[in-house]
Amino acid sequence: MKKTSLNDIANQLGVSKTLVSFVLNGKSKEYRINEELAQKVMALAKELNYQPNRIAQGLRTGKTRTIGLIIADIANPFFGKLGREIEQEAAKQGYRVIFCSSDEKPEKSELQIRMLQQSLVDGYIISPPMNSEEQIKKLIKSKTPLVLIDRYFPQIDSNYIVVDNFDASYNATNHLIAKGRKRIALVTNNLQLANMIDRQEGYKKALVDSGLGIKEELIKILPFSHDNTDVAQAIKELTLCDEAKKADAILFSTSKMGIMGLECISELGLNIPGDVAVVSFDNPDAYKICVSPVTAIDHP
Amino acid sequence: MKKTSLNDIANQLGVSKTLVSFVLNGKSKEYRINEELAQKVMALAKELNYQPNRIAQGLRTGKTRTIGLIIADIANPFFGKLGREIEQEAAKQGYRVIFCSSDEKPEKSELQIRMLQQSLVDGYIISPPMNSEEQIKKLIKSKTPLVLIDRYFPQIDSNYIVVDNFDASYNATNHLIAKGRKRIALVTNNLQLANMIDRQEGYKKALVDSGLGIKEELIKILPFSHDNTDVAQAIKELTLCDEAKKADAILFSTSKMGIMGLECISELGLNIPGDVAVVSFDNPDAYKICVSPVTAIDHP
DNA sequence: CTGAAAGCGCTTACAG
DNA sequence: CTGAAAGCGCTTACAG
Repeated sequence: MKKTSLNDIANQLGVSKTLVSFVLNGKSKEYRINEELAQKVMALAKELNYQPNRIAQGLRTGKTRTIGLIIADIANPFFGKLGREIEQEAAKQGYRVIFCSSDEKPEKSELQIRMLQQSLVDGYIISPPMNSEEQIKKLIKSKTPLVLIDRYFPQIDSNYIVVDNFDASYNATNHLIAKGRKRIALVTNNLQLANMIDRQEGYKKALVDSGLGIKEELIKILPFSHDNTDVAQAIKELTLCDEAKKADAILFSTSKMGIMGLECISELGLNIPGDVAVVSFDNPDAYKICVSPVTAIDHP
Repeated sequence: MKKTSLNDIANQLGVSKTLVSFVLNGKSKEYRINEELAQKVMALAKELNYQPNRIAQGLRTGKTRTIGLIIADIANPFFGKLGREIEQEAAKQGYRVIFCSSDEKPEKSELQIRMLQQSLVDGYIISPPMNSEEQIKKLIKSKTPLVLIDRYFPQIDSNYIVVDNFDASYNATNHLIAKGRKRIALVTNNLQLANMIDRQEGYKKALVDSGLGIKEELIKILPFSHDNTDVAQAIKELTLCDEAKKADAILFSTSKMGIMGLECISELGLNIPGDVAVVSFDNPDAYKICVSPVTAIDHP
């Protein structure tokens, strides 16, 4: 019950595997293969349930029709959706995708890049963690197609796809302002990623433009973490205090923080949006203020 | 700037690639390679940043150190977490994983299985959609290692990993009963999957055992869908009716339905758990009544 | 202790 | 129109 190979077909038909290869790759016309012969080859291939060995193909051609995806965490619904779209589009083009979660750790992404290089992926889609500039630069030098997603390094010249974080954040903040909110807080993390910074800047710009002004006590910059104690603490500071210093709206810069935040808010028995309005970036199950733009990525 | 191969190293050192291969695969001892020579090989390999070509290796050995994962939808947080764990464990063992979302469609999973076969994956982890029994049987016949996850087919003899859905559901229902709930509803989907059925049965058993009895009007079996209209409808039926017929608790059989349900409930302005208690299966951001058991899956 | 050689399953010039 | 042959980069009996 071995898998059938090109050779098996060639032998059984008494022709060369060259010919079989041509036929099965749809080059019958190009090489003017005898119509009848071609039919026979196709028939037998079907009968034997021939499946080309992609590994052998890959070795020979240097193309594996595989793309490597490195994101922060596939368990994060934002990246889950992203991964889904990428996988789907890739499948449509006949590509496979190997998923890697870097957990925002540059050590991890470095290993993963190496692993993907060994696997001879045809291209990369990467949401780079902080401090991975060097890895990315190296990768670009290696000439393998690469697109950065959701993040980018301003100082590196590469393809990238991001939402306009500045704009999205600016708009979201303005939205809250338009609703009459006066004390709009920002809860974000301390990752020095261009997209996070843009989100922060958009928020500030909206406050300044509207004349509300930036209030430092309303900006909570928390260490990146999987754990919600910091968020809980921040929420308490923003809501359990003098009436005059309370936040009446909170903008979360990531869906993860948004989810944690919502939990905390409801634990505190606060009403949304009565006590405090909430807007979060890329929250998959609630507001969607920004939609991830995923497009056809990569065909050689 | 080509990638360096075994041959490059061998040539530069004036030795055979056989020897280089032995050294680099840690078989120096086994073949009693000259210690000094071995050192030189290793040094040069490092200097040239040698990366073994896994594709060539794969072709030669028939092992790709790759596993194929087919799940319903990677964007679903439950599967996201699962995928994450699998990826992580696989990486630890030096394996790559190719992700596929079948979207519960057997046509899709069939294509995906074929694709993975062509890629010569070493093993499969599959959460099979309905009506994919045949595909699974075929796969088992092909002798490639396979483990079913989250679902299984009672009539097929295979490895599988599932939570004890019956038990989990039974316990969850009892939990609600213990809290004094009398009219506990079940919102589930119509997928004829063993795990869904088990969840339903567990629920019923608990009701019967406690003497509350099964009330058909409290069981809502909805068509599987990405869309929340059916759930919304069901919620309304369960909550907006005569006091005597209202549900005072709802058990959702999937986290997706649970999330939709929570949205609907809050839209209706109902209070949880005041008006209605809610328990949901594998809800990643709220109650966790069952934890997915993921263990080391597969080393050859 | 080390090397020459075969072969994994393909593709693709080259020749006729 | 079709086939013999080389080669992708590795591993692994086999020989010495």
